[in-house]
Amino acid sequence: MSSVPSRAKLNGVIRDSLRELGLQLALLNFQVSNRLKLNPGDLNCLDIIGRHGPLSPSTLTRLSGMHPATMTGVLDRLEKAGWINRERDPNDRRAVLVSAVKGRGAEVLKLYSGMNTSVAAISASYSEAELAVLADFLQRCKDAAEEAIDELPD
Amino acid sequence: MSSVPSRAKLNGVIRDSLRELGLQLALLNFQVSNRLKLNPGDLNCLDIIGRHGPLSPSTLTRLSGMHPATMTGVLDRLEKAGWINRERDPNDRRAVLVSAVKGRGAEVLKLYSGMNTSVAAISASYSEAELAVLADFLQRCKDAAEEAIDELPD
DNA sequence: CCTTGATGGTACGGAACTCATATTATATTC
DNA sequence: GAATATAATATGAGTTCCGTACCATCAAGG
Repeated sequence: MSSVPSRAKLNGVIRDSLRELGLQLALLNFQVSNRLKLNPGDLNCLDIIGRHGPLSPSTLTRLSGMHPATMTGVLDRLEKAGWINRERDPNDRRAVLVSAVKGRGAEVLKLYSGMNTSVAAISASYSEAELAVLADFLQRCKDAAEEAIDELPD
Repeated sequence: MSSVPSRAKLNGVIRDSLRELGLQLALLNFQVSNRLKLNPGDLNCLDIIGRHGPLSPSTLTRLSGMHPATMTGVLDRLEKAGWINRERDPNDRRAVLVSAVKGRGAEVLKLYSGMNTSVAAISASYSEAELAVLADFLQRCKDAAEEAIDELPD
C-alpha cells in the first residue's frame, strides 16, 4: 500500500480538525464575551489591544477588518466599561492611542482558565520535541490565516 | 539546567499560539462572512448545520449557545438567502428540521481555499507520524474547548 | 377521551448595534 | 499658506438581538 493515500487522508483530517477547532474556539469566545457583557467583536478588539499594546483606532480598524465608524462604537463601549483608555497621541494630535487597562486582564483570563488548564493537561502528554513541533505548527497556521485574510477577493 | 523550565515555557508558547490562532481564525471567519453577506454568527450556525446534518432549531440553539429568538432570525436570514431549508419533523409536528442546501457549500469552501492550501503546504513539511500527532492534538483541543464551554460559570 | 402541564418554534417590540456619510481637527504637500 | 489628505468621531437609517408573549403540539394522569 502506498503511503500517499495515508498522507492525503491525514491532510484532510488536519484540515477538518483545524476547522472544527476554530468553530469551537469561536463558540467559546462567544460564551466568554457574553459573560463579560461584551460582543464577540468587542472581545476580539480587546484581545488585539491587550496583545499589540497601545495603538490607534485606525490600526485597530486595519487589524480587525472592521468599519471605522463601527470601531468608534466598540471603543466607546470598551472605554465606558473600563476595559481601555483613550489618550491623544502627543506626536499627532489627530490620532488617539488606545491601551488596555492593567489589572483587568485577569477577569478575562479567569474565564479561559478551564480551557487553559485542559490544554496544559494535554500538553503534559507530549515530549518536549513534540511540543516544539506543535508550537511551530500552530504558529505557522496563525500566519497562514493572516495571509489568507489579506488575499481574500474584494 | 533542568528540563522543567523548558517544558513550562513550551506550555506557555502552546497556550499563546493557540489563542492567537483562535483570534486569527475568528478574523478570517469575520471576513469570510462579510464576503457572503452573512453575520459571523450566521456563518457559524451554517457551519454547524452543514456538519451535524439536519437538526432542529432547539438543538442548534443548544450547540451555538444563542438565544432561541435570535436563532429564528438567523434561520430566517439563512433561509431567505437560500443557504438552508426548513421542514416539519414528521415525528413531532411542533419540531422543525433544518438542513443545509446541497451545492452551496462550494461557495463557502472557495473563500477558505487560500487557508486550506496553505495548511496543506504546511502539512507537507511534516512526517506522517508528526501529522498523526498534530491531528490528535487538534482533536483533543477541540474537545477541551467544548468542555470548557460547558463548565463556564452561570 | 380530556384536562393539565411541558415543549418547540415563532411573533412582537424596544434596546442595542452596524455602517455609509458628513463633520471637525490636525497634518502634509506644493 | 492654500489645497489636499488623514484621524477620529457624530449622525441617522437600516439591521440585529433578546425578553416576553403566544400558538401549536406532545405527554401523563385521571
